[in-house]
Amino acid sequence: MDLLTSDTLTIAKNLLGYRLVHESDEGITAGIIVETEAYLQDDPACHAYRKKSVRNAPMFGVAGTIYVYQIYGIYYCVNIATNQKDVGEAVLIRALEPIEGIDLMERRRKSNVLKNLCSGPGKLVQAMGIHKGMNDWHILKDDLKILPPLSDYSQHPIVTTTRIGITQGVELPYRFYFEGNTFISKK
DNA sequence: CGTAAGATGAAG
DNA sequence: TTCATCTTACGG
Repeated sequence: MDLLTSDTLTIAKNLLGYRLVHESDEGITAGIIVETEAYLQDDPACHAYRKKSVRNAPMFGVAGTIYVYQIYGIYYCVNIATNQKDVGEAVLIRALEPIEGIDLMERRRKSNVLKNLCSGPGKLVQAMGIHKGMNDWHILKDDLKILPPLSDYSQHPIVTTTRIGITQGVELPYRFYFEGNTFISKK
């Protein structure tokens, strides 16, 4: 997969259309990535902006390393580390369009509203059964995988905007999503 | 409809 | 004290 060999912003855009698949004991869940955000080394909103720490260490791993962190004490978010080893950059997965294991997602989320299952970083983590034990896994080697698109999205228009839920680096246009998609995290 | 606030833990 | 969120409660 040459997805991971480009720069972080390009990867964030290219990830749209790829599938996120989790093969768990409860069953398989999968969704199409429809919304991402990029976090760069020289970006004040990036967890790795200042220095490497125990928490953000996976961001400094080889491209494809999974970084799971807890936010607001309750929720978790998933990132894919990008760039070379020792460069702290990553792409946050913000929304999925569910395609497989929807009944399992509904049980995990305690909701049967399709558009409410994966329309946000904390929601998709719940629906997919992602947990902090996956921290430092790799999307090519472990049970949480990124697989190539099932169809050609290369002509699909992508909207670029500023990121959500941050207080620093607010003006940076590092959020990407498929134009017109109804599964993204904001209406 | 809309907006506002509370939950809750780890890092700095 | 801040924080890359989500849900519920409440007013119109």
